[in-house]
Amino acid sequence: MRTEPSFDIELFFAALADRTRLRLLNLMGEDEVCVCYFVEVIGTNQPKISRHLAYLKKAGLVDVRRDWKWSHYRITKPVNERAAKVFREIQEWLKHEPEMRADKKVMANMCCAPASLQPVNIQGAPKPERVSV
Amino acid sequence: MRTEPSFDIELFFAALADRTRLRLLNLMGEDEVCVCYFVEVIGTNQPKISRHLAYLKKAGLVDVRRDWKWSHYRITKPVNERAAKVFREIQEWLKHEPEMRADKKVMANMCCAPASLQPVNIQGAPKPERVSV
DNA sequence: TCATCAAATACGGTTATGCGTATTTGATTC
DNA sequence: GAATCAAATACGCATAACCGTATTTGATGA
Repeated sequence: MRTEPSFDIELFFAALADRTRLRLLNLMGEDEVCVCYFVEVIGTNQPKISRHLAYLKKAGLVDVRRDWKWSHYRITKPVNERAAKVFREIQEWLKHEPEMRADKKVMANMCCAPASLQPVNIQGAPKPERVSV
Repeated sequence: MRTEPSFDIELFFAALADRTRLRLLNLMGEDEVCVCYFVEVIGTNQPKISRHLAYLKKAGLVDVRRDWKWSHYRITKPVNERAAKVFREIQEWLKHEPEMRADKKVMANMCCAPASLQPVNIQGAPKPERVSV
């Protein structure tokens, strides 16, 4: 027999009910992104980003990989099959929102800029692999 | 040119981040449902239901029609096209959750029972048109 | 061992959410 | 006009969310 793994629906939607977290999810897209990029693109302090990422993690939407000084976050498929389908649709939706597109563009520009023009905090930091806008 | 009507994404997800509200949405399904049924099926006090319905209304997910003593709520398609698509998927998702199915069954039984066996507060109240489980 | 650095957590304060109880609204009927 | 009845709102309280600032963590290299 097939049993759905347990999944907190309320927590899932609560995780999506915040603009900063939506922006973080959108910035990740299919990629792994370093925390320091989030801080620069969202344009806020580092603890705020860290807290929101922790929230997303608690809700089972992202995973983290630590590598030397840096933490890299990426989206994970929700364990619940129907939640996963809904989540994919939400990602598509976000991609088309103006603010989200603008964020992607800012991150792409930041990545591709020469180090001398990059914010101090991302100089030397590992870049996201794909930076498509 | 085509412009998307304004839509509060955060409010949309916040409205979904509560079990009572999810249960209300599921009970409505495609139908119009009287408030007094919600009170009985959810099994709580009337003001609580009323407040949650008001929240859903504020988020643009339901509309209300007043008829004599009774208020009837029904789901409305979100004005944002992508939100509407996501929302349809969510409705499908809910239909398959055990608690949601149980609620539907309780409501169906309540509707079809002889008046003498119905809770006092729904005796004489207008029934939902379709009570499919 | 000590300094460094990105990321995480602690702290304190403000605002929002959810709840039960009590009251008000508003349309109807006697 | 007073009573009725479903639904909505007001009130007071407890808890959770979010924020900025300050501090701690934990791995690294001097």
